[in-house]
Formats: sequence, structure tokens, C-alpha cells
Amino acid sequence: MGRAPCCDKANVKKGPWSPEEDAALKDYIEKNGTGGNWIALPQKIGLKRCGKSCRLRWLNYLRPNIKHGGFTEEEDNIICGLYVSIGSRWSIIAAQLPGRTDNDIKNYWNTRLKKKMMGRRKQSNFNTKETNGIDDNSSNSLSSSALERLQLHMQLQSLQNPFSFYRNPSLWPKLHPSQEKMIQQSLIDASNSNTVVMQGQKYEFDKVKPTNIVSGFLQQDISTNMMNTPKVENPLNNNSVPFANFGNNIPMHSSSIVEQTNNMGFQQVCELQITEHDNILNNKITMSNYLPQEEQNMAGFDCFREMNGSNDSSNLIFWSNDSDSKSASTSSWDSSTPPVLMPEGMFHDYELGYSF
DNA sequence: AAAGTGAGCAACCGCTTCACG
DNA sequence: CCGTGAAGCGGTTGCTCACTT
Repeated sequence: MGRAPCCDKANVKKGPWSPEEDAALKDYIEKNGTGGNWIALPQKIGLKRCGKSCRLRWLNYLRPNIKHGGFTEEEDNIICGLYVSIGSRWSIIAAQLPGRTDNDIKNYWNTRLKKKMMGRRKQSNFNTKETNGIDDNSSNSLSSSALERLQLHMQLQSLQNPFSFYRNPSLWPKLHPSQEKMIQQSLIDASNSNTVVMQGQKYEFDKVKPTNIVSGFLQQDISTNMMNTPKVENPLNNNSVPFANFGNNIPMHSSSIVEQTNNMGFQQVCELQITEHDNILNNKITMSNYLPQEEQNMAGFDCFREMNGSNDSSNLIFWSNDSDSKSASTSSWDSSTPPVLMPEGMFHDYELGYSF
């Protein structure tokens, strides 16, 4: 016995909207608003449509200032970056792209952007697949989304061979042996050099440095586990980061994804995401870099959580501070307080970052 | 020219979350 | 605190159209 339907399914029209229906809905809402009740709306207008259908049509198509198609490279970068970071939370991603709807972004990702990304992945992954003998089916326990993000992350990691947590298994969640093998192979691949060039800068692996723990994250002493601290040979662009907040400690990344991905190439953004993951997993930053506070407890690295085979976030050592789990739904497009990436709040969780 | 195929996208479905009495 | 209805959300479906065989 399921719940009652929201409308009389027999008497509502389904399928594509006609121009007349569009005009009626648009005209009514522009004059009277939604009245806070979508279910009652079609009756008032005289439309034989479900209220949910009206809402969807308005939000995704009729609403003013909606953009369709023609995604820019910058938008690609933002979507890519946020997808790797927070997964398929389309409403949150859409909130960072004015004029874009979650449905549009979802479709765009599923039909084009993912292929673009995976295309790079496949190309560069061809050789390592030949030699490492790891069966793709070994990761069946992961959801496709989580696996996809993990693969993207790892592949991009091995592409650029950066310093990262992959050399530091003690910080990992518990994995299935096959998953562990898969990741460790990536480490081997990445271990040939102690120098890496990222975003036009050369980084060099250096001695281990202790780092403070950021509030809300790992409650263990990671000083002995910390990854080698990258040495920045060329100064970062001071215009992009409020360095004054950190004294001599300079975080690897600058402000928000939105700001940072401007003028970046696709690959560069993905590199950035690797760095972001590394920083988070090394407890240097928190999700506040991406999400408003109320989102942070929700938007974890679900792929790792899934790998751990549990929804219990307490099982992950780097996943804590579960006190407030307000829903993501406050982030919807038509919310009165849409979430935005707030540059001024970006760094409040930093305590120490990378040092020269 | 017709049939087959696949990409793109609008819309739907059903579950979750929120708000309110 | 609980129950209920509405809104929000993400996954999925199915239609259309362009391209290929």
C-alpha cells in the first residue's frame, strides 16, 4: 500500500508541453506567483497537469533568465570540479551556475561532459590497465557514481603524478582488498619522481612536516603521517589568495572553485580537484571551501564512504562532526536563500596550511 | 530511401526532506 | 513528538532527431 498520488493520474495530461500550456503557466505565475502551492496551481490556471509537472516546467524551462545549452569551458570546469568533490548533487552544482538548472546540468554531464572526462581517462589509462591486471569488476560493490569519481580522481592523479595521500595508506578508509590493490597500483605508478609540475608550477617532495588538525575533521595525530610538504618554487599569485590570513602558511589552493577555475583548462581543474581531495584528506581544509556550513556534513566523499561498505560516517576516521545534518534541499534554485560559495568564508577552517 | 542506432533532452517517478498543525 | 501533505531532488524513461548503414 503506497502513498496517495499527488494528483488524479487519470485526469492529468502527460508528455511534452504545448506552447499554449507554457504561455498559460508563465502568464499566471508572472502575474500571481505560485501562491506557495504547486499542487493547486494547475486547477487555478485551468491546466490538466500535475502540480509537480507545472513546477518542473517552470523551474526548468519557463523561469526567466534560464540558459539552455552552450555551456562554456568555465562552466565545464565548475561542473567537473564540483562533481568530483561532491558527486551528483545537481542542485548544489546548479546553484553555482546562474541560469542553469539542475536538470540541465545533470543531462549535460550524463551525455557530454562525462564522456569528455572519461575520454581523457581511457586514453591515459590504457597502458596501466595492460600491466596491472586489475579486473574492473573487482569494484562492483561501489555505486557507479562513486566508482566513476574514484576512477576519475585516481586517473587524474596518476596522470600528473602529484604528491598525495595515496602514499599514505594510514589515512585511508578500510578497503576491499581488490580496491586496495587498485589504488596501491596507482601509487606505484606515481612513485617514479619526487617532482611534479602542476598548474604551471613545479613542486618538489620534501621532508615531513607536522600540521595542525582542522576542526571538524580527523581527530588523530597526523603529524607522523603527513604527506611530504610540497615546495613551491614559484610564488603563487597573491591576487588569488588572501594570504594575510595565514601568515607564512599558504594553502595549496586559492579561494573557491568558481573563482579558481576561471581561465583554467579542463585538465587543470581536475588537477586542482586532486589537490583539494588531498588537502581534505590530510585535514588541511574542510568542505567549507565548497559548501555552506549546513552542507558540509552531507557532502563528504561518498565514494570512500561506499567503499567502506557503510553509511555510518563514524566508521571513517576522517569523517566526523556529524552534529548538524541539515538537508541539501535548502539549496534549491528557487530557495529564498540559495547557497553560494562564499569567498569570505572560505578559509575560516584553516589553521595551518602548506609552508614554504 | 528506408531502417537502424545513438545522442540529447524534456519530463516523469518515487523517495526523502521539510513545514506545519 | 507525530502525522500528513507539499516541495525538492536525483535517477530513469522515452521521445525526437540526426547520422549511419
